[in-house]
Amino acid sequence: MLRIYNTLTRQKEEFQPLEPGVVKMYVCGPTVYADAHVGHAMSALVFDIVRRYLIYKGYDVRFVMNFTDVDDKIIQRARQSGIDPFALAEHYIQQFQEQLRALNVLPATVHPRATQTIPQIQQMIQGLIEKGYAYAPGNGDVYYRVTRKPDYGKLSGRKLEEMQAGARIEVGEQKEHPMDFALWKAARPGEPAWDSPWGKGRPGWHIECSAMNLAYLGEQIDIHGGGNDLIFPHHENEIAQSEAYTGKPFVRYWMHNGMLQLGGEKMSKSLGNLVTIEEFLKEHEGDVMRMLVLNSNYRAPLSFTPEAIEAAEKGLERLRSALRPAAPAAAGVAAEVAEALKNQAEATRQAFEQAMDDDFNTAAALAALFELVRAINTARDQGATQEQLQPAQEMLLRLAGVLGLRLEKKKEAPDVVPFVELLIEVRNELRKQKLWALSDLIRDRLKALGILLEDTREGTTWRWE
RNA sequence: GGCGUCGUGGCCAAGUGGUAAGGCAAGGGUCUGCAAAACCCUGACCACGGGUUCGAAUCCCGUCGACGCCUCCA
Repeated sequence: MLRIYNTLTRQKEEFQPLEPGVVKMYVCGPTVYADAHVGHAMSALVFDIVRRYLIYKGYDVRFVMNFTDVDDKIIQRARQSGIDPFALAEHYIQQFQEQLRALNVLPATVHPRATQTIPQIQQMIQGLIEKGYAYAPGNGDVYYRVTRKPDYGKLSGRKLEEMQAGARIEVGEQKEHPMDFALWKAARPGEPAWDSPWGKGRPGWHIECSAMNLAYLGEQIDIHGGGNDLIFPHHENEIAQSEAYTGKPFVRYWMHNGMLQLGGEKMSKSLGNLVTIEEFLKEHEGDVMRMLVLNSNYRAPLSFTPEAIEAAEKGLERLRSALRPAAPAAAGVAAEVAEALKNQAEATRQAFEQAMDDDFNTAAALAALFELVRAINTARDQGATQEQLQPAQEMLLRLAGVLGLRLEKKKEAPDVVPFVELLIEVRNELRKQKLWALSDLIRDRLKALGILLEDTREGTTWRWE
């Protein structure tokens, strides 16, 4: 039984989708006006892992992740660099999607964009006005009326009376209440704009997510995810809009990931303490970032430090060590030993599921995998044959795959394999004759080419670095 | 100021009433021509102070500290 921590109720709840066997899931994507940073990667990875586990559990997962491709910052940025705002957004969307692929994040079922959802957004705004939840004061803006719904603030645990101190009204706004927020923004000259019943303008940030949910998943969804910095006001406002419009509970399980911490602070565009995904991937493979995420609780802050990255990299290599083949001359182990390894693989599967069922406890799931790694390596050391190792290795590969780890490195230059094996054969002849200098030369030169030789009692093995 | 999360070995980090998973690093050992890898062994009484309990890292109160949100933000 899967249990998920629900931000709305602040407790773990049994997961029960609206429709048996189907999960409707929406995750807030980035506003595309700059290079995405590793914090965005963390969020994408967290919900990719959630999604993969739900698939593993047998659910048909409809996964929607939006791109906010029109807003103040995009317009501002485009103006500064003299680029068309749509071209700017398109550039960063392409870049982000490429990076998600590098991180082995499954592509969303749909990647909607605000600019492609304008009719639905307008329809929703119109509906909210008709129901009295929104108003157009006549300056071209349309605002949501927060005082109309008594449960406004239920997600973030706030009350309107307590929030007013921080609220602000900008010049030109005509709000009834300081906390009212824009559903539609009147266009200023030169800005991207769409015709609407309220004049030329563009959608506010919050309404696009409500409209996309409605358009692509329906009135009610199972899981809504995002960073915990979106709880207020973004998700609070989404709930207000959607529930006011449909009259139904919007989301069953609200999931929020913790913030990635750099130097003790949240990594964010506004603070400027950034490591972009591009920079990270230049130094490390995508699975390293994933290991970093897996090793900690998704709801807690993630320490992004050189030491943690190093540990993630080594841990990944350790997982891979279990997939190395049996020694060339392995004699095999007793049937009971092989059987015990098989049982261990099964026990690992159970421990893995138990951990993941408990609100996606990936750190505990990883621990289970490491136990299996040790068992496999021990069996290999004892002389297990490839056939004897196989079942446990397959289990490891399968469960790691559920976490989105790719363990198996791509086969580099398969053409060279016979030549490497030839060199090993020759080198072993040299070793028999105790010609150590020549043997070591071959090993060193191969290492320089990225090929590691390891001499064991049962023969010499090799692998790519 | 308000709301919320958190403080576990050198680092990352599970556990949330019955005497502390896992990874990284470190030290020792096995194997080995050497190297590498793998394997084995070694380490914390859980921020601090009270309280509840037969028993608490785990529940309650307080103190200190960190972080997030309250304005755009994954």
